[in-house]
Amino acid sequence: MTRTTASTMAKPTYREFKQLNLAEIDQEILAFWKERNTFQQSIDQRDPEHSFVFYEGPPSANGKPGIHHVMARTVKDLFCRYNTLKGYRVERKGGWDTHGLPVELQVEKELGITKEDIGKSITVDQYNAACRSTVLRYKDLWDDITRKMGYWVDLEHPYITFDNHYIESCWHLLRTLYDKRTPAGDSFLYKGFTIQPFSPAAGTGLSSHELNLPGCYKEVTDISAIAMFKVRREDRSAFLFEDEQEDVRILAWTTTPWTLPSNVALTVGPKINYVKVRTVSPYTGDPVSLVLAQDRLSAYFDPAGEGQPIDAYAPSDKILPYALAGTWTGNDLVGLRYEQLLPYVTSPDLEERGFRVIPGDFVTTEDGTGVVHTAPYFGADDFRACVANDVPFIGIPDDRGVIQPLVDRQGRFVDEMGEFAGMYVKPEYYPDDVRSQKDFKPTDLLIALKLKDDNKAFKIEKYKHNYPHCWRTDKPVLYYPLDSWFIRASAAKERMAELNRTINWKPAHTGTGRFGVWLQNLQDWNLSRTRYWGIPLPIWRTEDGDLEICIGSIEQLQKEIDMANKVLKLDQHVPNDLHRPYIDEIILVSHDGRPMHREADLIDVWFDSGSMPYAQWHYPFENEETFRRNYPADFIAEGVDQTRGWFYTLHAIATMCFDSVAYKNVVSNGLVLDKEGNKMSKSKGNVVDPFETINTYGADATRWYMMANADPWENLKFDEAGLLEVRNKYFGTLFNTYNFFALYANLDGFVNTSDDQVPYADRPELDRWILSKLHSLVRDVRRHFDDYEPTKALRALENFVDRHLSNWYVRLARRRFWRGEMSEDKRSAYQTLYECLMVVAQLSAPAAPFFSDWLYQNLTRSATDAGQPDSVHLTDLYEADTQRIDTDLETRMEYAQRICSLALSIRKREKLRVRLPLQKVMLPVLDSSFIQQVDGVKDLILSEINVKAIEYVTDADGLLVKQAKANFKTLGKRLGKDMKAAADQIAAFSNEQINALEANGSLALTINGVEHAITPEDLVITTEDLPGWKTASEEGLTVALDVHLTDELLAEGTARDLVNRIQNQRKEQDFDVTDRIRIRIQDEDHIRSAVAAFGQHIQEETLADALVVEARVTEGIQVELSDELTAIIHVERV
RNA sequence: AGUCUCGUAGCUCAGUUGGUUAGAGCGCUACACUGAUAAUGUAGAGGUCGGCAGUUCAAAUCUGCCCGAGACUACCA
Repeated sequence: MTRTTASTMAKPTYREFKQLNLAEIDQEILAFWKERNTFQQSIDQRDPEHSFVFYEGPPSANGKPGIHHVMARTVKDLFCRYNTLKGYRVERKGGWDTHGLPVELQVEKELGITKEDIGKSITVDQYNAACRSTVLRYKDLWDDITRKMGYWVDLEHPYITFDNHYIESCWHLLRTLYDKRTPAGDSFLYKGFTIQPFSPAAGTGLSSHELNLPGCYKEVTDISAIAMFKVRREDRSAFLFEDEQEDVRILAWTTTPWTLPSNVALTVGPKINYVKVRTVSPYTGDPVSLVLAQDRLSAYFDPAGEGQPIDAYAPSDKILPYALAGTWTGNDLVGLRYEQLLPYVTSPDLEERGFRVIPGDFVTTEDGTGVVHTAPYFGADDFRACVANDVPFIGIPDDRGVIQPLVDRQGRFVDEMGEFAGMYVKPEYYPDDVRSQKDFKPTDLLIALKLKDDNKAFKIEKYKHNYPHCWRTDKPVLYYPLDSWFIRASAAKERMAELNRTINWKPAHTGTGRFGVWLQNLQDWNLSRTRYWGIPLPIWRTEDGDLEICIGSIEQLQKEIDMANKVLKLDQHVPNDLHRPYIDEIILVSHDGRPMHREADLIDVWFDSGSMPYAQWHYPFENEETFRRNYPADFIAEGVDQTRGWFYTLHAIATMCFDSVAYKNVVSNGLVLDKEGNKMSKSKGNVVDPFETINTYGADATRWYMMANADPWENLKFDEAGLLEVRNKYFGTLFNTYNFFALYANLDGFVNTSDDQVPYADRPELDRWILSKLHSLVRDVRRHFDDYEPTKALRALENFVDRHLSNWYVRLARRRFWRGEMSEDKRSAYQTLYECLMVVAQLSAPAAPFFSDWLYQNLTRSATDAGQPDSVHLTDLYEADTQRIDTDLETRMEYAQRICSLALSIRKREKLRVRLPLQKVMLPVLDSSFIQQVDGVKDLILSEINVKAIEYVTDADGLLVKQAKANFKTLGKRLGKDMKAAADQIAAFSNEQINALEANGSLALTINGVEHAITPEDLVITTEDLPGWKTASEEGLTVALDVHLTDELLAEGTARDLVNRIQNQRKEQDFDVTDRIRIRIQDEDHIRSAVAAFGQHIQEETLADALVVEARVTEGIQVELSDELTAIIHVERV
């Protein structure tokens, strides 16, 4: 045997490795990418007009990156790399989100200040400077994780939301909205007020985010009151009254009695049934008729009281006497007017249009009375209901005639509130020393007591419920009307829903469900934030608010400043920094010559990030062409928590400003939890450090695990054991397969080139099979990636590498690599395995960019066809060659695998080791194509299970015992109820009946007197075990082994055992794979017969120049050949 | 509180338009195999498919209610 060995070659073509070290591979490939500028190349080599557009949702760099960022960014990177391979130009501009509350909070914490200090102990200027310096604090850490995890994104030229250019683009969008009109002529950017959470103690409004901070909702005990609202007697209400004296009142419940003086309406559910009961007022005993929801009656009236005489009641009695006196729907009650409950403040307008019953969908009968006391300034639902029903607000008009609430911004009743004037509406707002006084009574209680005294209370009691508190002052929040600037998103909601239906959501239910429902109930977007560090609202107004201007560009600002300078005799310039406080100092002028000041608000940071498609390019002031090519996005991805965040703001701005979607495909990934399924949090100490994980297991194992373990939109229970499994199972197997290839390719001097490929048709069955599987894999993986189904794609790859490539192809083809000299068969094996490795490297590249590139480079670097790219990420994705997908062949091989598996299980059961050859295997045949199929893979089966021959057993042999089972799928539809009886009959079919059915193609079955025609398709036929044989079967396939042993078979078995033990010796003694040896074996009967018959074979297999059997081999080693047999062997190098 | 998602072996997950023995990997036990060896094969143990009811000849799969987990939205008076 002549063979070029590694030692005689100058340099092996393919690198070989001792063991897999993914972290080391990361380093090697990172250095390579850096040196060759591979990322940039992968973009530059593609045509700008053939682009796949990706938007990076900007992270905030004032916090450290966590493992969940690795998750989100793996999804992003994967599809960007995949589409790059497909030939698209995928530009990936990075970005930083720099504004917002978390930044302010962190600064305040570090400086030890609160909002109250701003403008006092610290200037806005200093405060904002502190914010600016902190927002990119962890940029280095972020850059580092980005690089280490292999996330390709352009961090050299990121967009930054605090940048003047970025702000200018946002201003342009705001101006666009300001100019845009609804059909009714309303602007899309307007000032209005809504009911918002407000903390009087802190003097500031709170965002919903602040309200969702942990611990904000606390269980508190408040005083609740059911008030009795006296119905006015007039034509409209006549139906409620039975006689002149009747006192009819509507019951309404509240947990905030302090809002009762502000009551202007009672809201009922239009479809809810209401009853009138004649009863008494519990506190006074006066007769009264009460209206409440029928469903709530039993909550307040004990049935024992029904029909009891009313005049017998005394105020201390437990049971109220009552009598039902009519039922109406809410609709019937709508329009009824009632007397104001606590008439401190009123107006002619209110008397005219207020104090009446209105309808509302939000009313339920779960608690209360089914009637909602409605105070528009102190409840969002109340406010909407009043606006919708044209009920005026109650309050005191200010200088400009705007009606102000009866509670001021400190949380106190206004002066007009009589004996309540100046009282805080919540006890917590009083100083502690006041509250701790003995006779202190909360305002709620005082109001309740007044109602009681006035005979306006039905019931007063304590009530426990959850109520939001200000996270800063720990005092209860008030819902309070606040001025705000709004984007009229509700006017575009139909169009948003329409465009949303064209977006491909992953998973789909996020788009149709969570996002779709959200769009249906869309409210206007509250843009205002009363803060310091953010994009200033570019609107200037005169003091009375009559005239205003919205600035849409620096150029326009310059012009307006010039004009103001001229008219107002000022010397102002466009500030170098568009943030507060500089922008606040700018005074513009109205066309009638009055000064205009900037509205003090900043805009919601979500507007910043939703503007990124435009602002990242400073559109429309620059880069118009770049913008056009990069809009809208083909693909974005973020966590599912962004559904109402970034996903929404992108969509809203695109719809309103451009009548377009902002993205066509969107993947929302789930949360990363710890392995128990708990949320990761610093306080629990279960946070996974992404740097540590990547250093230990490598970036690829981390990425692969996250994508393959479960769909990315499911929550991931992050478990390190899973990383280890991925490392061993996928990368380990692939590594072994490559190393195997490299070892023998180097020995044989094999180099893969495109010009001497063995023609496909000439390749052996096994090669054509794995190639068929490979091209099926290409097709499947492409389809899954195209569908944004990374998990399915990766699992297909895992299945291929593990089951097909490693455990079948390489195992069966192994001998072809190490036996003999280079031949066409051998070359075919090398080329086939090479192709598999190359394609797998490429298909894995989007998910595992490091290992894949390493594998690709090992396969190509020193032995490459000219012009081959130097990185897998610069290649063009393979197309599935459908010519090579041979489903017949795949079926054949599946037969082979299953037959082998069954045969091996018989060997195991019968304790017949695989090295012991057997005479034959028998296969019962049920259809003719079976023989043809199995014959195609006959040799593989025989060698794999070490059997000499296959014998097919057909009907004609008279050995087959068939068993029929009903095919429920075909029969069930036709037979319905008779199915069970039919199944029983079919199961009892004899061989003859089955054969008759097969011969005639039909059979009549009588069930319950009805005849049904049965065809062969209606049966599933299997064979029972062959009598007298050792058999195994599963799912219609039966295998029988001839276990009869001859001397020759035994000798051959022993010979094989000897080969194996000798090979083990070679290995233990560290012989080179090509070393020649000399063997001596101690004489025994079984040894002698084995060597006599198979000595030649043993020598060939073990590269032995000599094989001698001696009476005594003293220096030999004793080895066990089987349970009974041993041998003493000595092996030495020649 | 509402909306949505999820609940299948000890763990992580598959399970097609409903079809009769509910699968895989990991882990565990036993035995093999190995010139790829931190692998691999075979066999075994391990399931009231969250619970209850319904539709159907037939339900892990469809419907309703309930329980549990999570996310989002929430002052429902």
